[in-house]
Amino acid sequence: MEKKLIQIGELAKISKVPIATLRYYEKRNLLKPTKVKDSGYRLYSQEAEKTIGFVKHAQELGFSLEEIKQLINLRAPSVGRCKRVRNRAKSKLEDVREKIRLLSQIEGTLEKLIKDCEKSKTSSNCPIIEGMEDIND
Amino acid sequence: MEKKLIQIGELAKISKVPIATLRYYEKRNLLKPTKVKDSGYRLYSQEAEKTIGFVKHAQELGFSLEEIKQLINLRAPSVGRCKRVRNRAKSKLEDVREKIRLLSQIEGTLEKLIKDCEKSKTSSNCPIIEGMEDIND
DNA sequence: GTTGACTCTCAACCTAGGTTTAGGGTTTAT
DNA sequence: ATAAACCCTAAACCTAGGTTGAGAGTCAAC
Repeated sequence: MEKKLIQIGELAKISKVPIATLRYYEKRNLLKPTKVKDSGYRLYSQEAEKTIGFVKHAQELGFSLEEIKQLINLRAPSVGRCKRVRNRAKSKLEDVREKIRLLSQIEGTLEKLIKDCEKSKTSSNCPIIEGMEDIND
Repeated sequence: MEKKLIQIGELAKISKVPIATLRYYEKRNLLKPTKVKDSGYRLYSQEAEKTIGFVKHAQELGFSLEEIKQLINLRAPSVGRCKRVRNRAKSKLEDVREKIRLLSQIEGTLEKLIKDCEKSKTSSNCPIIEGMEDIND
């Protein structure tokens, strides 16, 4: 049971996120320090780095901090009572799959674009959007 | 050859985006009207709706307007000269694949979470982030 | 017991991506 | 030729997601 707690500055360094941002995440209820000293100093477990990594990645995938908070809170909700959690998880799963679907469409279009450019170097017809027509609901 | 041009208001209605946003996209070089009357009135082809749909979807996928502009401009660059375009497309393709990889990871975690909740309804161990540990580079 | 590197709160500020407002032309139908 | 419904520009304003700064406390080392 390694339980070494670290200060905010070290967490900031290892997770490559400014200290102010960590405090901001706390205000937004995304990341709570494991412990707070009487002095007010925040102490975090190493785990915190994973949460931060998750937040950063999820942002790149177009989730808002609010959505990310909900994703995080799917874990450790009111113990037991999984039903509500399951429904929220299912709904999020839909969102995620839709994103994957859209990205796959873009992936396909980019692949085609690259191949077309490769064979006919003079091609001025690289229809990136046209290839994405069927993206829309 | 249907070439019916439409006014900004109609485009706004069919694409479900406020007029002001369309003008804003124009300023950001994401969407140019097909034609501009002497009065200053913008006229768009029906195609414009697809571009807007693409922009909106790409935003949900975490692309900035700047990145989206680049994606759009992969089409119709300096005619011929595909080499630079191809390289940019390849780079974007990497980005897209990385996003898909991350989303698939989240998808898997959510699936597992749902399954676990389904079998043991008392389970208080729904590790959404733990399951995403290996997401990080 | 003071110096230096840390930490705290609170408030002001910043950028992206819009939205709203003010003041004024244009088009169509009557 | 005038009303109703469009459209224009320019500029101020707004929200999310931070970032920066001021002023002050804390902690380890000397």
